Amino acid sequence: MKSDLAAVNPRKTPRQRRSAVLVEAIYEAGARILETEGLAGLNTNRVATVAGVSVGSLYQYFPSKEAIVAGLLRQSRQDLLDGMRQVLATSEGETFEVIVDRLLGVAARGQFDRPSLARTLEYAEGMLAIDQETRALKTELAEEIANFLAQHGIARPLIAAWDLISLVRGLIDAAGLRGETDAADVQKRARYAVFGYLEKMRVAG
Amino acid sequence: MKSDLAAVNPRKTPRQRRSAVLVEAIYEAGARILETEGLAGLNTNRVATVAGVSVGSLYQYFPSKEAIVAGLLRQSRQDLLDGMRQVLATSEGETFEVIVDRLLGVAARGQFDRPSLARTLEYAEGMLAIDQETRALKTELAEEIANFLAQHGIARPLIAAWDLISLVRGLIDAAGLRGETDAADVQKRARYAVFGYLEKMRVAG
DNA sequence: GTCTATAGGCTGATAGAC
DNA sequence: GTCTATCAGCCTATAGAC
Repeated sequence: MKSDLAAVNPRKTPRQRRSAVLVEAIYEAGARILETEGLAGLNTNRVATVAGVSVGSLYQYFPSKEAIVAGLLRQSRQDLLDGMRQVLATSEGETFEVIVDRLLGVAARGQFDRPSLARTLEYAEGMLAIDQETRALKTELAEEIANFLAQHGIARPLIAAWDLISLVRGLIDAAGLRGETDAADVQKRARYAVFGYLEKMRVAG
Repeated sequence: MKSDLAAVNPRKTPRQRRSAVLVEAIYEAGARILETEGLAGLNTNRVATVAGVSVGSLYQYFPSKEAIVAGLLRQSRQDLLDGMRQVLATSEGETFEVIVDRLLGVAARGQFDRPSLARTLEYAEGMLAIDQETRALKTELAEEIANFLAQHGIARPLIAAWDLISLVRGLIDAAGLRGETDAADVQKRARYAVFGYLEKMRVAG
């Protein structure tokens, strides 16, 4: 069962409005539980209760509890990827520094308001059977950034992309968990590390 | 039970050699399970089996499964703190750059050989009822580093210490999980980010 | 001190009523 | 489509034999 990858995806995409509301309620309930109690605290009964639906209804749209977590992870990754692509697509004529800063802003916004959720989802990937499609989003993101870095003369662009993603995530997430609220200040500090890294990576690998 | 803080510490510190071996076997079994299957895969029966002891014996030294995880977390934090303190205590006459690099080396060594374990332990802190003493080790580490940074003219030293710890952890951990094996190369890249951050923090906060 | 056996509780998932 | 009720399995922790 744990290796049955078909069982970790949402069962069906609801086209009825009522169903869409139900799925949305389940996702939000799942997110809140992950935020406050972590992966271990998430079980189908609790999700259903918090969402205000019954377990039976939940199982009509999610074949397993893993599917709820996988869906949340996919959403958050897709949002981040879309945001980054939009920045890169509308960066005609901007300087390298400005673009990097805008990318940083997208990453910071996605991570900083719900750091506990972001951290749990990230951790969940390693522990759950996540579908290939959701996993691929992570790679797509890195490649998108690597491509951008390569165009601006950064050595070993894919490695650099991975490094920057994980470094920024670590810094922002920790700040959020410590209770910092000034997103602009955190972003500024992340910028220090990012540009320091990039300057060195521009000359030598 | 979850809020019973007394239940997350090892039950007694064994002075008999046989007992010490048993406790050590349980810790190593727990570490291996956390590494391969994460927090959810760790249960007392499995730990006991892998350690080659019975559940009954396990419960003589650990009042709960959380106590095993908490013990592992404490060990890893204590090792890191000890390593850092030793570097700082033997850094007479060294340049700032050399000391930072040696600190980085200590952090890298502790994190890079078992990145999956390190990540799971870190995640576990937020989800488990960890005793105050173990939690305090994290603060002690940050303060130790902050004190060092302050002596060398870094602005907002405590914030900077937290940032550097989380940034380095994120970068090294991700590299390890991706399967990178060249620790020196990873450390070099971490150095780029760290010094870039510190240069900017030296002049303005 | 170490074991086996088991109790008691909780969870994932389903069946069947409405 | 949504619900309640329930079963079978797994887990923590303990009791009692040796």
